[in-house]
Amino acid sequence: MTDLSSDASEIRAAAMRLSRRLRQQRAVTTMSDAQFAALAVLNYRGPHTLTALAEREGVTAPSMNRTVNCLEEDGYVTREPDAVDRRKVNIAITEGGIAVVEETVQRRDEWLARVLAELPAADRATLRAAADIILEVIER
Amino acid sequence: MTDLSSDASEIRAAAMRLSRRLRQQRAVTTMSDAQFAALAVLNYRGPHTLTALAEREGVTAPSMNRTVNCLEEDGYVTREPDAVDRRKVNIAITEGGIAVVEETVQRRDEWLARVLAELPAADRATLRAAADIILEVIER
DNA sequence: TATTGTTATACTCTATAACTATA
DNA sequence: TATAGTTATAGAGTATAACAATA
Repeated sequence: MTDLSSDASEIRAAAMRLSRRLRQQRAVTTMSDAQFAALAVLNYRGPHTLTALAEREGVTAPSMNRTVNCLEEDGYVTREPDAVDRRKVNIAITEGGIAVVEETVQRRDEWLARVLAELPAADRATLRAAADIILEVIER
Repeated sequence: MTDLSSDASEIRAAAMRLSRRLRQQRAVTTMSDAQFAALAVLNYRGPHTLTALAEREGVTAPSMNRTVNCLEEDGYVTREPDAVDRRKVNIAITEGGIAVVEETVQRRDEWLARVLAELPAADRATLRAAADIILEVIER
């Protein structure tokens, strides 16, 4: 039996250390976290306008514009003017971008899967259950 | 019953999203993640030389040097020449730096505690158990 | 007028290469 | 010669302010 703040402290430390280790596993090591994060959004959530992408990532539009410029130069995304509202630009992931996301996710999951394989089944079940709870609580 | 790679994928997503939300909670909002991370190391692990600090954070010495410069300018750390090996410089956290770390940690824990308070006790127990498992597996 | 995207400018984080001081 | 720290330089992420095009 523990109190809320003790739980929070330990859960915070665990989440931040694990995610740090996971972030170190990246497919294209020349790609930054910001670029990969934006690419992943386009991969899993489909095309976005610049403003929508910036809002989802919690950065300003000029900042996201630069990130998208880099991704476009490297051939990972395309810009298409919106047919209806010509102020808008639809940013979409390319085949090359999809490949990078899939390879990176696979690499991260392979590392974690190796760690999980060393654990008792009951511990794996606990981690999986915890992940389900977190994903339900953190909407976004 | 799920397979290892499915577990890994879900656990990865949960850890990265939660830590992302936690990182947004910072006492001094003008302080970057890199600065806070270095400050936290000095707080929890004591003084470090520049090279040791750079290695622990996984960045180059020149990169850490800049980060330390910023922290020093803001009064959060001090540089002291090593008494024995005069090539070395011992970097230590100040009272002001300790206050920032403690306030940030407290802020992050308060945010998470509010989230936890909304959950059934069984879910909280699951999260706590998962955190224990992760902290045991990730030595760092 | 308001919105969308972009450019201009400035500061931080990152790296590699090169330099200084010390061991 | 090797190591610790630093400076020089350059590329990328971040922001705010200002601008053009469109609604």
